[in-house]
Amino acid sequence: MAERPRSGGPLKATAAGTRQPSLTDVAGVAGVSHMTVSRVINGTGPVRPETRARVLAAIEELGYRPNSAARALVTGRTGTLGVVALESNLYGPASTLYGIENAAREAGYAITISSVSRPGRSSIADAVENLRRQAVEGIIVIAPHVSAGRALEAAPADFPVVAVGGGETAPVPVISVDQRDGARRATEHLLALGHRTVWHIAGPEDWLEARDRELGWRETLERHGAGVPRVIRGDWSSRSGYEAGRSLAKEKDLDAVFAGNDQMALGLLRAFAEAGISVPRDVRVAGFDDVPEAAYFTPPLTTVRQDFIEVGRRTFGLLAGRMDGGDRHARALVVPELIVRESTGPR
Amino acid sequence: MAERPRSGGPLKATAAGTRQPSLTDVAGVAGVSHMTVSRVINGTGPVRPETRARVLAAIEELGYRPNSAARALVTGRTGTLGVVALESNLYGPASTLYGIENAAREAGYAITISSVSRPGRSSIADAVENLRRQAVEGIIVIAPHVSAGRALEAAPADFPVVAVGGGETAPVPVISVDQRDGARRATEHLLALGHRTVWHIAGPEDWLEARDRELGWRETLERHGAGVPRVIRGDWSSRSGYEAGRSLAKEKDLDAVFAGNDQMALGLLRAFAEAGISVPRDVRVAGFDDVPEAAYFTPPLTTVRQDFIEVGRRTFGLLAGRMDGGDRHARALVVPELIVRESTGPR
DNA sequence: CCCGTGGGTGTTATCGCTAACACTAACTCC
DNA sequence: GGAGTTAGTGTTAGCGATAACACCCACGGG
Repeated sequence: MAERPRSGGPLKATAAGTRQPSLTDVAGVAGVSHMTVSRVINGTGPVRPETRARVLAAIEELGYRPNSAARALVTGRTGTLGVVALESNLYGPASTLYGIENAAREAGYAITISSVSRPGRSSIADAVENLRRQAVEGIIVIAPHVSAGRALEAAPADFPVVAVGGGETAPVPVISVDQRDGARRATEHLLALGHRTVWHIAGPEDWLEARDRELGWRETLERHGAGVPRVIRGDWSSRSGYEAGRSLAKEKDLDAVFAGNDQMALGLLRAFAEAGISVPRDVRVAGFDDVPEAAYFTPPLTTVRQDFIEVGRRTFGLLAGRMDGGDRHARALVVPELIVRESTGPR
Repeated sequence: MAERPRSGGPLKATAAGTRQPSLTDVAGVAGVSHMTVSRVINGTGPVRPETRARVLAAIEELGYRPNSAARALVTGRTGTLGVVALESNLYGPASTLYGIENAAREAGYAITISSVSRPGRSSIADAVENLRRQAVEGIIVIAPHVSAGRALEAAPADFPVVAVGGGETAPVPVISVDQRDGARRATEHLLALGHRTVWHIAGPEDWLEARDRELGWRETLERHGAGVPRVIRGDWSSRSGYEAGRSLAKEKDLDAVFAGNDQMALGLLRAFAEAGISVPRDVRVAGFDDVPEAAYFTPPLTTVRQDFIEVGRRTFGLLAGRMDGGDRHARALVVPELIVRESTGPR
């Protein structure tokens, strides 16, 4: 048996009490220097095929796995990116996360997440600091809040941070879905059906997406010379949509409602059903997001589709560009698509 | 200005081109040795309050951040756990992930995720290997598939891996929700309403949860001497529930249906609505999961609630125990709860 | 008064890896 | 045939932290 050049003995003990093999251990078994092993592993520098084979066999035999900490220490690269995610099951953020993870993995990066239950300036700053202590090479902030934007305004210039869906005024690259345009599409669609105006259930005031959707809705009404009803505000949940629906059900001139997201639209549909209001016969309803269930609501929901996987992919791309020294003011916009279903169908 | 003892110069360059300060840099500024700085940071060993203050000031001044790679190299601990997650927006897995992340963060661990788009023996093994290369200290596999269980059978004994919701025969600690019991509750509830039998829309055959729910349903029917209708199989999606509903709508003796999850129940409700079947008047329907929207379906859905945040928390606990040398065969079971709503209400 | 003890601090070795360079042998080129 | 090249390999010096031990000093007890 090859002898270990090191003093050996169980130092870094795993549960089983044995030290993980190191480059030097592999080198000993293969009868080469540790540098040759390193070259085989990283494909740097030339190695004779027969030497390589011996090294690979030794690696296999010992079950060698490179020590990423040692590698990171010397190269200064950890191969890890951080994602600050909102701790919620909202369809959008969760999908975006997977899009990012996918793109990152393909590019050889791992993803560390740090979740934030209630977004705020300091909680996001904490999460970012938390990730930086993990020595991530770059950070993506998925926290589409106004407060997130404010937190990002203090983003360090010498560290790559990008934002998705928020922080439009912050000095970081931002990728977002064109919420205003999506809202415009939904609203115009409803107006085109002949309704005098369109009501809106907005999302929480501190969400940029909510603001932009509301803005797009309002602009469109104004451009078409339609009256702008008072805004009803929800919190994205079906429950809040339901409550909005109960209050809307009392309005007499109710023709069309554009809900800020699909969950609220669902609550709305529920409230209308209970109030004996038929959709689309009495009132037409549209949502936003196109969650996979939207096609099976009662009735199937007209909504605005956002391609979150694409958003995730492009977010990673933006971060990669920024890590390469790219512009801090890069912007990317994903255009949403209107999906028409029965909730705005013929009467 | 204090002089850097090191040769200095920009080595590990950030985007701005400056080297991150090291312990030695801080020591130079504070006029102490690097060891004293280390002691201040880690709270190991005694330090005079006045020295500590100088060190803290230097840390602040330089914006020093400990190098986690160097620390990991020498301590052998990375403070990171890996989670193998299914790349899906299914409500359960996503919620579980947040529960885990929360508990882990409180315990001082970071979470690295590796997602798997289509679970299978090798893809899970790949993800695990991927995480081990990241030097995580333990791994949680959220992949409630039969194949995941098989992948875990090869789990190394000397490395802490725990599974959530699957791999019951594997030599790893497992935490799961008692699916059979949940299915029993739903089925008994429907039977108690006086129906001769209950139909079932099962989830995909390779999901353990689907198997267990089906088993719980079947057992309950048999125990009550009810006939067992043929099983209709979906894929958890609303679309598949819809298709199941279309085929079920043709059955003449249809009284009650227990859907394998809430999404499929939604599709089912949709198909019944289209077929002119009224729920609960003509048919009663129950689901599984209690997604936040279930209360706003048309009609509101009776379903079985799983506390996924709790599952996440307990999963972390199980991993922590295992990393402490705990048993490989630990098991934990979370009991679900039946939530009764209108879909099984009075006629 | 000397020794032991513990507070407070510094020195040195080491973790496992890659970068940089050194070296040998064979081969090409004029 | 001497001077590059290039393939193939080894040696050495760090990366930035903690561990282990050494050291000095003040203080208390016998």
